[in-house]
Amino acid sequence: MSIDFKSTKGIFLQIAENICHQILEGKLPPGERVPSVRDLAADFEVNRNTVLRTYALLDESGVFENKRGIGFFVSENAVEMIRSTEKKEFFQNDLPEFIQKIKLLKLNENDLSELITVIKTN
Amino acid sequence: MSIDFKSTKGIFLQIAENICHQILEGKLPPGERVPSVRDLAADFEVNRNTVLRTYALLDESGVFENKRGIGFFVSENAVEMIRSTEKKEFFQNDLPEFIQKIKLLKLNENDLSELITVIKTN
Amino acid sequence: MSIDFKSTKGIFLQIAENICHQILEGKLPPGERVPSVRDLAADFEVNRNTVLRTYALLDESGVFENKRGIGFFVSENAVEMIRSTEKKEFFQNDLPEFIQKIKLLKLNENDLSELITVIKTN
Amino acid sequence: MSIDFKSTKGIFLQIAENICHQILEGKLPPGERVPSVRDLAADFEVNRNTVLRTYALLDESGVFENKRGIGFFVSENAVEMIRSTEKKEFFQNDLPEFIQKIKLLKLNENDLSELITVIKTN
DNA sequence: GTGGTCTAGACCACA
DNA sequence: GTGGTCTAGACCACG
Repeated sequence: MSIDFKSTKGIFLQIAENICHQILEGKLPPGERVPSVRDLAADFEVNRNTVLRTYALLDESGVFENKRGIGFFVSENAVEMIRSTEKKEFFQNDLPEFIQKIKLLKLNENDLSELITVIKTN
Repeated sequence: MSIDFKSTKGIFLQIAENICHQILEGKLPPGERVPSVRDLAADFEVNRNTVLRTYALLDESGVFENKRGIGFFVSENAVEMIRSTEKKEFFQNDLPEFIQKIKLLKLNENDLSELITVIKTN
Repeated sequence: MSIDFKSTKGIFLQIAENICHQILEGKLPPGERVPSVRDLAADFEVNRNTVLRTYALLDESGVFENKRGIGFFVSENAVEMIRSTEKKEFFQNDLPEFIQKIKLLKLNENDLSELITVIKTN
Repeated sequence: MSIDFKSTKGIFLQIAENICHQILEGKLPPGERVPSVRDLAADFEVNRNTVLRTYALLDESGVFENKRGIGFFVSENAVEMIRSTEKKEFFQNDLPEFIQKIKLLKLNENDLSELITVIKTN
């Protein structure tokens, strides 16, 4: 997974999502040390400060833990932290927006039932 | 519907949506002259340049028509244009994104059925 | 009130404290616009990014509100936000540390009662 | 007492405090040889350089004595040194800071009396 | 080696 | 004009 430098979404956020996905997929197990800021910056061909910002974000959101002078580690309950955060965002932001769009579109019965089928089968 | 100055969504876009919804609801019928930039800016407590940008956007996308020296008017086929545009965007962009989010969240049965109930009842 | 560039405490934190004190003293009333990032940076003879970091911090802690393209404003409940935050920090961090120090010092009765007198009269 | 790797306080300082407390409690009596850097580092699961830095600090401040080629020993007057140093620091730095914080917080009567109760009962 | 802060300067979208 | 992001490079304390 690589970075889209043209996206409107900040690079540091893309990296954060990237890392969170890796944690959810088990590629970065809880307790494991993550690459140093400098190394990951080199990997992504990105500035050190950008990665640092990502790490600081994940640190204060409880996904990472920071051991002084050693580095960042995936916190033990990282998976739950990510899941709960994403779930909250989904039900508070994404779902309401989605529903409002549906309302404004005034979809007919057919469209609506088709839509639900699509959601169910995915 | 008012404007959220804290949102990440541009204010000129929020105003555009607002106007489109008014057109769809018949408050701004096709052919009608649109409020002046100055008035609308005062209504929304917003900079005139911001409204100007909204009008330029709607003009460019065919929702408005600019009669030189007179002002902006709602184009005759504005309703269809908005509807078709929104529908296309919805099924091409919003829905796929929404479904991917659901996938990534790995919602359980309960969450999913609740989600569908919410969609149906709205 | 000026900045101590030699302090171990980050400059952006010193600026944050400075602003919070101004709010508590009523010099920056709720609803008022704060100086632009650029202006305050010039005032403190500090880099723009440093002030930006301060403002972002105060924004996400609810002391500031950010109106797009216009600037930062003191939020309506800024005073309570600051007070509650400081109080929480005091009782959770400072007070326990202080008590532990007293314990380890094994102060005698005289010292302790004198200490309390000092606290009371201040 | 264990080490908080997330604290902003340097680990070598935390270890120094730990050792001083052991001396005050008599677990490390004056004249006794101090554990080897290697052993202590293993105990605390910490880098040897970190312990080395702690020992250097305690040596410099007179709590330890370094017998060349043998190792570090708790100095004969270590207890008094620690006590006097800590007492001086407490009344010159910690207490004034603590009082200033209370002033800035503008605690009400309830909070203040609760605070004093907590101090007394500890 | 690690993270943390700061600077100077560029570029962007938005009002 | 506003804030927001990113870069490059410096300096620091800590392990």
